[in-house]
Amino acid sequence: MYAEVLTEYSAKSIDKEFTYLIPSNLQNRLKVGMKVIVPFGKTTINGFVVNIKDNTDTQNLKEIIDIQNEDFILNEELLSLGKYIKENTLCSLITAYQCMLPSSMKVKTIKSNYQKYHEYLELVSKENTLDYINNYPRRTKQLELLNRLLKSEIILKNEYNSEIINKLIDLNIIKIKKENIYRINIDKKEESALTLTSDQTIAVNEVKKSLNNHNIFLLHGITGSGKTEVYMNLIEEVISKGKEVIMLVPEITLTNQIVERFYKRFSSKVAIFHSSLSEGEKYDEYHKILNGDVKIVVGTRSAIFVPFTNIGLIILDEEQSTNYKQDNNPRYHARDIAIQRGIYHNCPVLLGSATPSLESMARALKGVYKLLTLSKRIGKATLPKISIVNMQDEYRKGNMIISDLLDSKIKDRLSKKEQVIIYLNRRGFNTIITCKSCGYTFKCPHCDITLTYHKSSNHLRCHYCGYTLVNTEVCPICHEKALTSYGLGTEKLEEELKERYQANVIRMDIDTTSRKGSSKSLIESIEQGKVDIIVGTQMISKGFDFPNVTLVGVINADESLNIPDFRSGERTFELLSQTAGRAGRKELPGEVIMQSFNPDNKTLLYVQNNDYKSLFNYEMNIRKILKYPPYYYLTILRITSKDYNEASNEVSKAHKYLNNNLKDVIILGPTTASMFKINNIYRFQIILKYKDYSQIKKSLLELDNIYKTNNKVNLEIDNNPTRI
DNA sequence: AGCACGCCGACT
DNA sequence: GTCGGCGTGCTC
Repeated sequence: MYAEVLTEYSAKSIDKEFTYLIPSNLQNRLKVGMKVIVPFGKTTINGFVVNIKDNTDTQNLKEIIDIQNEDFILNEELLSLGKYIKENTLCSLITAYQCMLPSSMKVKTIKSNYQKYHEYLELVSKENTLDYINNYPRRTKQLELLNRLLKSEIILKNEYNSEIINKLIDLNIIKIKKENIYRINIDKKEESALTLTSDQTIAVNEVKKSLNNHNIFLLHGITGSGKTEVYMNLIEEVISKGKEVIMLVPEITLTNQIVERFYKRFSSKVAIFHSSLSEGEKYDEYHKILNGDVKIVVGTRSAIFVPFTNIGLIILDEEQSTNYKQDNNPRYHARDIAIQRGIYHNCPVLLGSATPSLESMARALKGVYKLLTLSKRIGKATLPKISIVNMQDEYRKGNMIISDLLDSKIKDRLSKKEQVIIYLNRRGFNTIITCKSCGYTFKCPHCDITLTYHKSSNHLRCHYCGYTLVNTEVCPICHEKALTSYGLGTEKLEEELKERYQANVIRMDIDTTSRKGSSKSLIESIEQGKVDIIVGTQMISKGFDFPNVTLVGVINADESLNIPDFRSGERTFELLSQTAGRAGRKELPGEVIMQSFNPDNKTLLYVQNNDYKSLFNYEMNIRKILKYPPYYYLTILRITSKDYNEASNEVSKAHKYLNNNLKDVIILGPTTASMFKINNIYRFQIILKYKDYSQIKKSLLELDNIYKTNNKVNLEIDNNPTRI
């Protein structure tokens, strides 16, 4: 018997199976999907068994050394899912498998023990203990311990010092019992189901009708319309039938409120997965699933791979979020994986959003997905009134940051003790620092980008590679003391608001929320009413649910429209609608002020009127004319190198190759990528537009093969990119 | 990915 | 004369 093994090395050049002899002692135990230890070259490494067969052509085979971990195998579903990922993202197979697993579960040679346990003390036998107590009545500390054990008290090893314990162990009076524990334990708190609105009931019933079929539903529900309650209602139904649910959220740190609701409703049946868990916590949550201790997983993108074996429903909340697409290898989209798993388990996939992606809405309108709509806010809540302020007029009045209208509204809310959110999608204090004397502008030496001034740390920082420079007052070129700075960031906005209103202002951006638990404590202070004004970047635009927020101000509402990407209109609509949706979520009515230099822009007007439909039609028309998704598929090929000339030459060669080999494909480029240089790496790209992936796949694979062995340049292939 | 083999420059 | 630079090729 022979086993084909995929090694832990993810290098493209060894992306193939190696055949090994199965030694007789493993013949019966070894199964496909197991982790094994094999000799490889001069060393010993780990790998996955991907196939077992009776004969082979390969000569001079080595034997498998051992099974690495018998209690975990990659099951048949995940094995085939890996192949799907390889086919559709053009990554190596091992990369596909490794991305499904938390780091502690991946195949790799370095391993440490992640299992956490309690160590309890236990008597070896009651009789011996009683004898011992009679024989040594003066060993008081020991007697106290033993008497407690005789009374069946539970005693942890670390309650007593090790000298006493070791002595009793040596005498064979007590022993230590290990019990596995989970790091995250949820106290059971009960919260019962809410009464559904008629819209919600219709949506719930539609999905319930097809719980035993694979259908894809698009739940289009405006902000505050109660999508989460629909999810929870369905989840209750599914788990009552003994099946399992995966629910994905775009980023869990900011969707903490959702997780809390899930814990309250489903308590210990829920496991969570996201990047800010420690490796040990991830290990435990994964084992809760393997051990069958949970029925529901709430998590970010990679949670789509959890090893449930009887899935009854998969939910993607905020399905349009670009966080669902991984932006390094393998570049998979969680929505595609969800659909694959939905087909395998013959269960529905529910995509929810206030602002669905054009792709999903187009499919829903074609009948490929089933469309469900929630058009009203829950209870007495109504959609906020949105006003657009022309900042060109305000500039003439001397209002550089806050317009008169926003100013008066902020003052009004502060006097009523209501809360205000001010949204600005730019971190830092100033975004451009230049020298008035010689015209020098501070740029990152490694990237093609200007440095941002961060006042709190007094640094200039590159937001791409993290390069930092201590702030200076003197121009590094002409040595004049003539530096000025422009460009408004959240840090400056925070300072301005504090000075202007003497209010409690907090700022939420990567800089203030990256420490573990920091966003949680900021959110708590908002909930407790300790905060008047919240300043933040796009991280505050989603999932925030604070009943006392009645005003949202948007600074530079048109900023993201200027990004040269065909999706910038769609993105801007999503971002602004979501942000506006933070206002007036309960009884208190909400209001939104959007400040813009382009107040007549169509996208802003659609946001103002909450008119997704018009936005959809307007954007679809553009996409059709310009041959963009969802009318055409896109693939972006990026050639990168530390050497400008190498990258430039190779991208021309690649272009020539594609030109000669592809038919019915629109080839754009080669051009420099939108960020031409990042971290000293030069980036060129070619864009393909096409109708049928199967026709271009072969050429892409061949091209990929050519560059496998080229270590001067790197080729990235990104199918269905989220940005170009 | 790691490791060995292999062929050309500056050194005890 | 050798030590060592990293280019190339192989690993069941």
